Amino acid sequence: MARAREASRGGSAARGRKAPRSAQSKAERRSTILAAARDVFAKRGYHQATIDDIVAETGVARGTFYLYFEDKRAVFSDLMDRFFTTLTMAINRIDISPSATPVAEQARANIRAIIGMCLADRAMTKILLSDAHGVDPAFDRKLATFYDAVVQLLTDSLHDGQKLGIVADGEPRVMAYLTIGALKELLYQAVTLGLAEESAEVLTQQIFEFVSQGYLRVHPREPRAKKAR
Amino acid sequence: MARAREASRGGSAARGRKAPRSAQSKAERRSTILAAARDVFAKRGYHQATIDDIVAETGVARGTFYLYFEDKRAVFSDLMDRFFTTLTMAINRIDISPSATPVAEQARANIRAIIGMCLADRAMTKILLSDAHGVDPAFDRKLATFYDAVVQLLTDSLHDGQKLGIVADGEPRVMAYLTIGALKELLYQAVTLGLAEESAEVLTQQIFEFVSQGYLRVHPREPRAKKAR
DNA sequence: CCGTACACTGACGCCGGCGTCAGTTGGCGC
DNA sequence: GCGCCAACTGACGCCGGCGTCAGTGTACGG
Repeated sequence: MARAREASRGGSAARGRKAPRSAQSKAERRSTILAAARDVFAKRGYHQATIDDIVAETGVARGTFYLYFEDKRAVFSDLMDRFFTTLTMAINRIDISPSATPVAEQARANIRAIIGMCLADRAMTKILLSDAHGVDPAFDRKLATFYDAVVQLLTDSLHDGQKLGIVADGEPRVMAYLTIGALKELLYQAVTLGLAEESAEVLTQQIFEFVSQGYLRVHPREPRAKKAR
Repeated sequence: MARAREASRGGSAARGRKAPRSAQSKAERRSTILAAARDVFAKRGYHQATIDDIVAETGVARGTFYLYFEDKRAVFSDLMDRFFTTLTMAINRIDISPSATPVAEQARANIRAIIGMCLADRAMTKILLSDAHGVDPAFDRKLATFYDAVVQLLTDSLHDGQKLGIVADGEPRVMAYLTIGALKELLYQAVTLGLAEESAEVLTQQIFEFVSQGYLRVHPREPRAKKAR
């Protein structure tokens, strides 16, 4: 008999991450696999990663993986969908009604929120910014849709801003591309170089200053020379 | 130009040189394959592309490919190396001696040159900006080295600019990331959306204005009264 | 204490894409 | 015209990674 007591749940699970029989509910096991997959993708990149890598990282057998996911593509897609949702929820459409918080404050809050989410989940951020493109044609479309939505939102806001006179003249869509591009690169470097989470505030400030004033201080162009430092 | 093949065979110098058997010299055939590979990579993406795709596009047999290249990785690397060189040559280090062309002029010329090169070879630009990352660990390193060099060059220039008082205070490296990121995104969109080559001038102007003044025109510089960092 | 069901396992067979190499072609020197 | 050899060809065998499925063992109801 001497059957291991149910205490094995937490205690003797010390033996690796070997899956205790009913220790994990189906949902929990699924999450475990997702987390392992995330780490593998972040470490090796989508194309270099194999199912074997993922199951090894999870600590289950190959067959188990297929009880929870269709294939590598599917885990990846699931991970990215969650991250898209997280990011989307972090962004609030700018409210331009006079009674609302100052527009600049709202814009800054959005930047801050995005940076915060990305620094909080570096693995996903790295995957999004360096591996998500070129996974396969279907996923590429999904990715493009996500970016388009973000760009469109920003473009609309910039357009509104122009009407209010707080955004310079110019093609709003181009400004949106420039902004998103700058943000992506900064985030990628921040995550890759392993910046501390506390840097979020500083980074936000840097980006905000950049879109506010740029950095080149050579013939001030005149009209807005008011603050040329 | 058919007779212009030399050195293809190292040994038998005694033998009279022969003209290429077909219409193409070895060098020309190599170029043909490179061009075909470039188109395939641009259309399908590196990972989706197969050797069979490339030889089909070239119009030669599978074996022929291996007379000119080691493997897919090698063609890709060759293509990218050439493009790196092209881009590198388009950039001139900023000369800050008083007698030189105005710094702003030089900066603008660099931006203009990069945009020009990229619009002139959209296929390579698309590959660089969307497929180059995650090809394999070795190539990733090469790519990182290239970007680091560009970022370093820009960082140095910004640092010089700060000393001259024509670049705002702040971390130059961060400014460099923001700038490169903005440029990359703009180029990617320009190439993907198929902007005409004539747009180069306009795009240059947009980027230049962006780094000069940003676009947000809301309280000029008063640091927000609230909790600063 | 037994029987069943269900989560889990991992060896196995399959397949797409790779790199090779024995064979073919055709230009060129003689 | 003849022979030679570099250039080219494409069928073939190999392999890494995939998805499956017959088998294992444990929890739990009877």
